[in-house]
Amino acid sequence: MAIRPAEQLIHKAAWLYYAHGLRQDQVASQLNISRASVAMYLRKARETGIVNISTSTQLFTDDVLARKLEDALSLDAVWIAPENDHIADPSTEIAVLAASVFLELVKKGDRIGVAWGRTVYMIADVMSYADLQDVTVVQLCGNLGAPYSYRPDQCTMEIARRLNAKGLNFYAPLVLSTEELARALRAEPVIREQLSGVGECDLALYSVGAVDADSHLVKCGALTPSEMADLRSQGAAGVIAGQIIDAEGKVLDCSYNRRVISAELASLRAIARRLVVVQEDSKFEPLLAAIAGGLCTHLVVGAHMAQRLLDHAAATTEKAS
Amino acid sequence: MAIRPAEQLIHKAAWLYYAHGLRQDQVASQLNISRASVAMYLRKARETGIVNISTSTQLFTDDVLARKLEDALSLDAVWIAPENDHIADPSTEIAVLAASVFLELVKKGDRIGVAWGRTVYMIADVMSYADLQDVTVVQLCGNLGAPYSYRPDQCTMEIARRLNAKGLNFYAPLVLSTEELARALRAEPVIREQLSGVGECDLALYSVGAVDADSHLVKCGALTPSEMADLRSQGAAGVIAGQIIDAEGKVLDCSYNRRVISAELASLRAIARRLVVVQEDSKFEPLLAAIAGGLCTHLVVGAHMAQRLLDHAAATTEKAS
DNA sequence: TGCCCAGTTTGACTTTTGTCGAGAGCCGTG
DNA sequence: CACGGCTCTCGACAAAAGTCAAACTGGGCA
Repeated sequence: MAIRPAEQLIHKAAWLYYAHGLRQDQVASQLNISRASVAMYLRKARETGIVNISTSTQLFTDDVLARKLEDALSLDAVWIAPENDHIADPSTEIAVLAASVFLELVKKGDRIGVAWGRTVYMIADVMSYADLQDVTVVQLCGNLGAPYSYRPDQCTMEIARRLNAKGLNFYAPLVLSTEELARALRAEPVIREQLSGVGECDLALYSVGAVDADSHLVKCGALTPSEMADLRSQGAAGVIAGQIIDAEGKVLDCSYNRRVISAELASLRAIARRLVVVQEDSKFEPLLAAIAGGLCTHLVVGAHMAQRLLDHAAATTEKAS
Repeated sequence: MAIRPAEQLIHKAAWLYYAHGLRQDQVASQLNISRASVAMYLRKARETGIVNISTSTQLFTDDVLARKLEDALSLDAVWIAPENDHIADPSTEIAVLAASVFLELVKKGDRIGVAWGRTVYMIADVMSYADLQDVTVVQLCGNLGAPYSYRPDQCTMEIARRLNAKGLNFYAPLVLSTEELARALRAEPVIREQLSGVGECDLALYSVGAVDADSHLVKCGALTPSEMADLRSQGAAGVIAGQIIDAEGKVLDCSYNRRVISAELASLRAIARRLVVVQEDSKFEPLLAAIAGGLCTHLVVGAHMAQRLLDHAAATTEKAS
């Protein structure tokens, strides 16, 4: 298969069409191929990230509400997806926005940490292709053997594929049965290296999980519903990168957390840009916990959630004064 | 004039069309306007940089020749515009390529130094619009009062306009009649501040001028043809940001240079990324001088010039060994 | 108030682009 | 060497996007 010349042709066609502004038939005659082929090449060029079409996400930060939230929660940037209008599906809208924001935040040479969850996978799924060079996508937490399509390694790989980047997977279970085994595994050079490399990331992408029976941790069998309920009564407020955090965003002191293989929260906080995306309104408390714990610098949420966050912040400062 | 809502609409239309992949008629019915308006909004969105369409310039660096040149001249990156094919106009091709490369090198928050010349203006002219935030474009050298459209301030302003960036102009003449006056003007706070700010740039864009009667310096009246010939016999090899350099890329010790108001070469060398673009084959010696003087880290040239550079480099190392 | 201007918006028309099935070239294989 | 299976390519048609003159809007001004 002549893959090289094809790639070359795609590139040339894309260059003539997009950079020089020629019409498809002009490109076709330049390259001595049919116009139909040109159309096909251009589609491939878009699909492989040889050409990049991106729209500014300014609109969603320009919102007054977004500005207020940035101030109130001292975040670096907030994007708010509208929900009021006759938008077909607000959670898709959030994912599409998050994907654009993510691509805007990525720079060449970056090292990107990616966690796991339905939200992250949805973002990967709608993310457009790009041709970043020297980008590495690293997996932030161990795997779950569940048959879900949004396993940690899949999220990492899919995003790496879209960006044409190197994916650094990490094949350890997310949760082990004993604390001892987890300790031993964490001490393994392969694992330790990966985990300590997390702090060197330039950008992180994750969502936050709820502490209830619907949580992935329960669905994937890492915890039983009753264990989850127990954790909740012990102060669990949310899940970040597979770890349970309390309302202050600190790792909850519990057996489960000690059995988890994942990036430490301190490492996450060492990452300059931490993009948190939340789709479900029900994740209000978990998100508050993540923000309290300084695990979020950039936030993408729906309008409704944004309003709740702002109301909460206002109420808190009022009480304090 | 309702400029805000219009901008908002353009943004929304662009978002629905490019990010969500809706068709124009679907966008039109979502926004309750006619499809024709949508088409118009989308054009505006492209023109103002709300949407960005960029094609990877990989193809032009992937060339073996480009790699060899990078090694031979120890440059960070080289792009070579093909000239062999039935390309309409090689110099336009170089300008289009340079504009793409330039946009690829710019990052948010950058401070960009721009010099002046026909080449730089041509690049500005074909550059697509972008919506970079926090970018500042600064003028690297004083002005010439000539009626050319590619005056230093025009080059700066045009590029700033295209990027939606802040343009920092600098209203001093490029050349003064006495050395004394030049010294005095350079000591002026406004000027001194600007000149010392050059070293803080992250990216510079310039071409290199030839030392002959066709030079802009002659055409704009800064030097007479005979003065130019004199300088040439004194060792002048090229012109960078309005200053005459010798074959080693050092400022030539001459009255003219002492009368010029421009960024010092040392400041230029302090800029991390220095993009030099050369269109004319006749500028071989000036370009060699600029490279020798370390004034170039990123280079865009035509295929013919690239070959000459490589041949020259090979001959030089051969002689040396 | 009424008029005019500059900038929008629209419907109708033209041009450009996307797509699909048919056909052509190109292997490895039986 | 003929045979599927494969991808790539093309022509023709359908769909989508671009364009333009005419109608419309709303604000400034006599």
